[in-house]
Amino acid sequence: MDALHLYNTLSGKKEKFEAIKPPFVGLYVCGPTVYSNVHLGNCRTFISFDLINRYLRYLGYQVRYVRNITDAGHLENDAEVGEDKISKKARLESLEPMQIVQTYSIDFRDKMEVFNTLPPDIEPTATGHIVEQIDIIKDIMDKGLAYEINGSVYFDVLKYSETDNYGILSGRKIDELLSGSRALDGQDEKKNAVDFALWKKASPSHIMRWNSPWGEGFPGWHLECSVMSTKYLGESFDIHGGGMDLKFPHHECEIAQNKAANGTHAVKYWLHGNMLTFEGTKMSKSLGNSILPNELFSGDHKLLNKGFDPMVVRFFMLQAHYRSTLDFSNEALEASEKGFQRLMAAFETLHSLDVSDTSDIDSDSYKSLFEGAMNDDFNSPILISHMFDLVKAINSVADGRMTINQATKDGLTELMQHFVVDILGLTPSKQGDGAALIDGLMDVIIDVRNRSRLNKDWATSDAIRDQLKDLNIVVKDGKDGAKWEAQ
RNA sequence: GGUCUCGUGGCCGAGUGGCUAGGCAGUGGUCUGCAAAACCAUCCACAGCGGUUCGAAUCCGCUCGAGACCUCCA
Repeated sequence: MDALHLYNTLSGKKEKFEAIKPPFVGLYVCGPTVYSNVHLGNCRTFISFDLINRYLRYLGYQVRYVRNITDAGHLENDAEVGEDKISKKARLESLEPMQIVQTYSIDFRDKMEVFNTLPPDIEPTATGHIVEQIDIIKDIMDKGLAYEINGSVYFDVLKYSETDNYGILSGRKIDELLSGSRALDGQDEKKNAVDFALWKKASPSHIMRWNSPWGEGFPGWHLECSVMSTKYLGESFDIHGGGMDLKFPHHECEIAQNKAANGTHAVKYWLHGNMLTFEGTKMSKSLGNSILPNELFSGDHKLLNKGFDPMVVRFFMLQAHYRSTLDFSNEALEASEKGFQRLMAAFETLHSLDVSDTSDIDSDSYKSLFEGAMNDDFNSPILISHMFDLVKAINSVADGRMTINQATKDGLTELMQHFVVDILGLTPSKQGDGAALIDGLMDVIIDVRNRSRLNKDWATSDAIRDQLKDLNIVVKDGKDGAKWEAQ
């Protein structure tokens, strides 16, 4: 494709991308609820949108990337007996809620950096926008689309549906929602089961609470994204993304809130990333099949044979299309690891190729293949497959079976820099700080020393021991052989 | 139960109505003191049954199977 097309969940089709106000692009992505460590499935979504953000920038767009942090307002159970996710965790650990928020926000940002995702331009928090949320609630109430009961405010979905289409994004039908809802648990104060909370009254024991015109309480989950996206990107912006599991009800509610408050459907293109699965099932904390990034890096998890470099994990994820589910397994990771190393090795090889006057390779054709793949709804797997064709060509030149001229070499170097580093966000593995590598190196050193001792080559064995000592590594000879220890 | 998505070779994973992605593994080579690595070449597919078509993995129907959402979730 010669122009960027993307799959819009709203229309269910691939559409040509046309920015509302080029060269600017507003990109909003639903971020995490920071009540626990991000797991790998969470990371996948943000890596997917990192790819999208990076490619938009490569195309020359000036992107304003906004990704929120949900630090309040997330109802845990049924609304009636609901408790805020953050405050629940806080009470369990006797911590201040914002302490929880801080701990897991740091973890989140740290993992995003390790996976080499570009930070968002704005990272707003729900608690930082309570005032704006109250304002929009008042606005929606003024328009007659929300009602207050017992200090809580609910969005009137049926009323809204008289003039608008609740379900426009997810394809839900109000009737089906009403009949299918499990309306019995704790039969609540809402007029209809499909109504959702804009503001919840805080029970006496609830520790996260703010003053409002309706008494002390806390905002509903869907509201923050409506508020923060329009605040920072305007009442109409280009792209809104998030995980597939947020499509309903979260994004559906967002649309309704925006439409109710501003009269506009704020978002032009809705993009949804698919789930990371494990043995075919969605990875999620509640199912107990989630893996944390650190566990994957170190290999310290019962389901893992070994650890993997973050860049390998990123590459693994980019080998699948963002709208497809991706199944996680040791085997798949190991395959990606080998492929990643081969790709990066060829990238290195490219720099040192001898040039000729003639060239069997044409960099422009690769460029159009690469761009064509990405233009087709960010198809990174296809992009990578073309890259491996190029890998083959590079190796053939290195092998003397093909030739390349200086201009082509320069063109390919720039092309690979753009697509491997800038767009896919892949950097060479940093194996130097890996404990596994150190262990391996030490084994080699100890082995060499043992052999010199067997040969009674004491000069060598003592030199090794002394030099290690200088590095604060102590070698201890015992009956069962030598051991070492870092001081 | 309702809505929707998907079922591709040993594994992961793209895909267009006809021209057979890619990675890993396997196999055969090159290289190498040996081995490994690296590199080159190559085998294996489209859940099942019908239908549409000159032709379908790609369109339609059914069967079987898997998953997602309908409650918090990236």
